[in-house]
Amino acid sequence: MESLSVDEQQAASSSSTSPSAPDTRPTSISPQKRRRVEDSTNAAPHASLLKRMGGPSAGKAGLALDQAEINRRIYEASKGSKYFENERRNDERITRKVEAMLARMDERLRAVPEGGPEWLAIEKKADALASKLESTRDLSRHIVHCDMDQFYGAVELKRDPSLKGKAFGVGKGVLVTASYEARAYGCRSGMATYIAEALCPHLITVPNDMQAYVAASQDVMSIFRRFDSNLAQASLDEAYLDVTDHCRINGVGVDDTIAELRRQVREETGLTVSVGVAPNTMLAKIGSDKNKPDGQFRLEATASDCIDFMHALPVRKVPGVGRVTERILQALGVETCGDIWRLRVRIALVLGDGDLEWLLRYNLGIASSIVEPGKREERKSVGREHTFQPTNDPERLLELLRESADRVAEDLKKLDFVGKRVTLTCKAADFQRFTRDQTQTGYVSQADDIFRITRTLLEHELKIQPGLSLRLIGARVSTLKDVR
DNA sequence: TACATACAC
DNA sequence: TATGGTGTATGTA
Repeated sequence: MESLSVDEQQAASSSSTSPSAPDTRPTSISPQKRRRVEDSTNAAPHASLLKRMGGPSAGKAGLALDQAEINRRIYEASKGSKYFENERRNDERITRKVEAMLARMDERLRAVPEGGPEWLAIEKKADALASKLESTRDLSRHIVHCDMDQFYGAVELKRDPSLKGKAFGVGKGVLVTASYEARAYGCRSGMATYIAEALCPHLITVPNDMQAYVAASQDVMSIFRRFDSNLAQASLDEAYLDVTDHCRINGVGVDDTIAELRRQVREETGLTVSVGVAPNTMLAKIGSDKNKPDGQFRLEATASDCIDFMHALPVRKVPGVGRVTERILQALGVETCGDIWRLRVRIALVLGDGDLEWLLRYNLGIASSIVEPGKREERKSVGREHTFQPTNDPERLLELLRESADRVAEDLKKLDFVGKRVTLTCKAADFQRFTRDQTQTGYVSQADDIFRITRTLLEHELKIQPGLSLRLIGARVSTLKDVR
């Protein structure tokens, strides 16, 4: 199909918006509606906190049990802890931010009445921006996102087949992954182990073994490289590939190519991978989730398929949209990527042109089609941090800082980098984080230098906040120079 | 430049 | 009893 012009999309959008469906109407906010928005905002702290306590990954995936019930149980199990109090503070801060934004929206909407000349001018500008974005759309590549299925868990299953079919999690204080059986109970990566056990009393936990995951990752990546030697590894268990050339050279269709890739991974490693194929990295990444686990999904390479694919997609599913952005967009009335088009003038008014641009990209399904490995020279920083039993003993804190400084120096040496900026990272016993940094006149890389600088920063903090108790400390070096 | 926040995995 | 570590990008003053 020909690429859909923005005007055509606009027409499609307004025709699908029935005037008798008030909830989907574009919108000046009537007094009644306004009150409803405020009420839901005032009611929000509790609701949003409940949801927040579900953890950052709870919103990304669907669930077997009722998520509201799970959130309630997490909330009950967490209540009263220092971590919980910190989450509550953060949630309140975001609530205030959203309220301020809604007030700004009210003000702007009064100043720029819907359908007035100024409104229409903004609409015209937004449409021009969409046309410009549309003209950059690249449909010529088969971009692939490979995502290993419950990767750490799958490696553990290989080691101990008796875990098969059981609810288990990997990790000590915090789960780094949960088996599909455990996920059905609401257990998630990033969740405190004791919360996961409260949700799933028969949960089995196994310690994590990074060495094994790195080794398994190397095996899998070397199989991926047969299909694109220039792949971009995104993490231990994810990679982007451009298989356009591979398909052309071998005269094989892309679906068969991906089926073959998956077969090789399964046969050679015993692990399964889910794959998305699309014209760009964003669509491929979203696609790899569609037929998970052990499945593949391909999006047709036409503009209208890309736009249709995004239309009903909740914005939260877009990579880069997390819990906070989700709340901001929700307050504006944006739940799905399709809503972005309908609300583009409001978005421009309240969030500005910069934010409108990336949101229009989501709406249109436009993103980069370039896949290349991360380059050494793009490295920005090297750091180490660790958590311990909270203490306010200065001697002990300096000891712990020394460990971080030593490890950073070790890594810098291994990687052949030196850096100009040295950062001290702290997390207080109440979970509030802060950083202090100092740019040096020359480059540093030695443990003694990193320790001396961060130590001065820490001692200063201890002086101005007497009795400060910390639960985490770390050091980081940035503004790097490659000395390889 | 210094610091905080948001996000991914 | 009890909630991780590493890195990037971006906004603000």
